Amino acid sequence: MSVPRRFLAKLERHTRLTADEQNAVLRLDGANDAVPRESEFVRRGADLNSCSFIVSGLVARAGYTAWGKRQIMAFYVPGDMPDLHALMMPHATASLLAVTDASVLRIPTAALREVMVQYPAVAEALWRETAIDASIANEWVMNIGQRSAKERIAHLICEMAQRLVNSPSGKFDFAFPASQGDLADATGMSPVHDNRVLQTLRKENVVQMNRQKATVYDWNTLQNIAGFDPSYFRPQETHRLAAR
Amino acid sequence: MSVPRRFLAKLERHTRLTADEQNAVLRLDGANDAVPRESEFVRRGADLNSCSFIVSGLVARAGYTAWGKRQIMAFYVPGDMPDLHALMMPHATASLLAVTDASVLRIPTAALREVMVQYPAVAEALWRETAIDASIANEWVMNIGQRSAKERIAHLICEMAQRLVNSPSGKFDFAFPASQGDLADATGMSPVHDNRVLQTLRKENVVQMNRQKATVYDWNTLQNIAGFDPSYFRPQETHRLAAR
DNA sequence: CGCTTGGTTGACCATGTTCAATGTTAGTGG
DNA sequence: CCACTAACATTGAACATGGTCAACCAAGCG
Repeated sequence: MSVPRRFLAKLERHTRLTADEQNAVLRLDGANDAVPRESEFVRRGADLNSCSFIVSGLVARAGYTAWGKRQIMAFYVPGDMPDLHALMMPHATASLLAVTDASVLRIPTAALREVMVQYPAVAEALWRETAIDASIANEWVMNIGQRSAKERIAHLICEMAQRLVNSPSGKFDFAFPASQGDLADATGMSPVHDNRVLQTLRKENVVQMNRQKATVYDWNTLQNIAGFDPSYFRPQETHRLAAR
Repeated sequence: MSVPRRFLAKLERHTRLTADEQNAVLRLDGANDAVPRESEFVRRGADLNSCSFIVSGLVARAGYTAWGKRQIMAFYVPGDMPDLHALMMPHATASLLAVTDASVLRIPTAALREVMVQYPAVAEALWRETAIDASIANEWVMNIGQRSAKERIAHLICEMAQRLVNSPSGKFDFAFPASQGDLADATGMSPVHDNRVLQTLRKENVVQMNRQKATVYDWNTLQNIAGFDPSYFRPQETHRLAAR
């Protein structure tokens, strides 16, 4: 089984591909790495000659200040390619680390670039993926810069729910195996305060989290608390780049 | 004078282009808009059919929370194209606003896409520009999430210095006509506290700012305060996408 | 000269941090 | 099955950073 079928589905959410183009994507393959939790499989400063495809597990993009404080800048779930931008900037400016044990497919950049040259529409789809990623990063700047602790946590949960659940509404749950410490690093707050905010959200019967999953009890209220507007990672199909 | 010559220079910092490709870029043109200060010339939610090229003035990408709080997510200076990502996501997820009176060239996306189809290397260069932009956004997440007020301000000034000055060192100044309120919105803090931090940086003879420019008195100390590492927006040339 | 924009100040207050201790849970070897 | 351990969650108390409010100042410009 060629693994990136799930990735193709992701691309097709925003870019229609012909059968040839789809096959070219499906032929992509690479080395399958088992990554133990907490280990960094891409380090800031490394020169990458492959892009990672998440087969299973939860992965985070993280950076460290000069004083060693960690900031998580994005979470990635199975089906995501967290370092597609390496196609354009092979020198990694952030690290990728496994939040849980993870399985990662390393696809050589050379193979990706070959497909991009032959099928410009595939290049466009990949570029669009990186644009969505950038759009999410912008929303994180907003989140950390302008929202209160409670809003921040709620917003992060909303984002993950929107990405992982088909049409979230009412009560549902989804896999989000991050520790409270991880959440704290993602929202720019201390683990202690993070814990207290989660407690109030739990007591208000809005959402509950543990190391396995998040259980949303009231999607509407959660969105209202967060001031969540999902439009930022719903790209619209544009015109295809016509073949020459 | 076709305006984007400065943009070409920017592209060539990371991607070598043939004479034909350069000419194709230089032929790009569009309507020249005079944008008065404080006005939003791209609004979140708008559907864009052009990309903006900054001819003069200081421009910011900004977003607003559901409660109307503004976060500035990036600054753009003459020679930048702040909404290149519209090529892939024509639905704007953030606003662009003029911090000072500005002059903006609106290049139709259709014209850009034509050049991209004909010259894949140009497409690659543009993609690389958006990747650098994303990398800067990530650094802003780090900045706001993990650094103290003083570190944040220092870091922002370091970033702008690095982008605007050839080889910063010792004492120098550069145009950075943002108000203290703008800086506050960019660093996620209140104007009052921002003012106090600027005062201490001034009293320590590190850096001084007014509505026209920033004057760095001691680049080394400023970098040390910020924990600044410029590698994040220095892309390295990679292989060119070979012609088919 | 008066208006407007932006910078500065002080006093008080709120949000979130730090430190240090204690619970809780799941996994591991005996 | 139990003791032991490690990782994570929870708690309280003291504290710090930065926010809010409200007033005042300074410069530029018609």
